[in-house]
Amino acid sequence: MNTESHLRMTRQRQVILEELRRTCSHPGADEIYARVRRRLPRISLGTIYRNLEVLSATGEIQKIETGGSLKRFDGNISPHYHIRCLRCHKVVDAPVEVLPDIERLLDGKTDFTITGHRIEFLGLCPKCQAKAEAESRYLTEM
Amino acid sequence: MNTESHLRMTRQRQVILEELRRTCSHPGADEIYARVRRRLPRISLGTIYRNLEVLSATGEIQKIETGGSLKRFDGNISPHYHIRCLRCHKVVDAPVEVLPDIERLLDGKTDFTITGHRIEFLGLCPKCQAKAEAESRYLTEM
DNA sequence: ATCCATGCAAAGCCTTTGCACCCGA
DNA sequence: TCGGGTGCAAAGGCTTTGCATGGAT
Repeated sequence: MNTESHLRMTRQRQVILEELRRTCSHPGADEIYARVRRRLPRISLGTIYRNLEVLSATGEIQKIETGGSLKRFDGNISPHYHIRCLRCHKVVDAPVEVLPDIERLLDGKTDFTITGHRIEFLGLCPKCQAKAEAESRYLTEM
Repeated sequence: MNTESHLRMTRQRQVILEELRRTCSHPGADEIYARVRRRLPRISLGTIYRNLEVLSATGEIQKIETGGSLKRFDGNISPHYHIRCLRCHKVVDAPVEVLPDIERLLDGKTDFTITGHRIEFLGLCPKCQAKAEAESRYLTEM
């Protein structure tokens, strides 16, 4: 994070990074904890949080500040958008090209210095969609 | 929220709604609490949270699930985007038209049922921009 | 040897919830 | 009246932090 950082690549940090790159499920700290613990049973949750912070500060992973209260992390640092299920809060990558020019829409219209943007599509994942339909059928029958 | 809801407009709910519509600062529950308390000193934080939930469920206000851990609320329910300061977490409305067609980019490309989207521009507000410049000057001088 | 990182546990922040009483429709 | 709403306080979920010890460079 600093100009001259003296970060160490500890085993814990290494494994967290590996596990994060090995999944595409955009896990929260708790899930990362569970995964990493299979390989490093003595690791602590605090270490998970501290490293997620460090790794996202150095740009090795991406912090997805999505809607829900849970912070999620992504081992894929290439710019991309997400789709979030409004019901189960699952997050998947959006199969859409990024829109680099979108930030120009703000040119001369704000006194903020714009450095980036995020797009999140909202909807229902297939499973939740099915559940929602079942429920509405149930309601109409009554 | 339900098909047949029997919601009451209590004084508390009324005042929360009014205060939310009177500001454009996208306040969190704590700030709303402070504002409302000036008019209803005996109101409880729990009531604030419960009503923010009810009001956003009925669509009378908007819950802004922005990056930070704090949930923010917006009395302006017309669709619009936001700009968030990465440093002080302030949120302002983005002076940009909404892009209704953007969701079509996903047509046939996902098995999610898309119902909406959010765009959040990220950057630095003028104040934080100034601070950041001062800091970088300080660092280069060394 | 240095000093960043870890494990553990306590504390913190924001939010939700149980319960008895209250009040709007 | 009566079922939703309120105040209060306790509990909850997730995250951060203090401290002594450990380990990467």
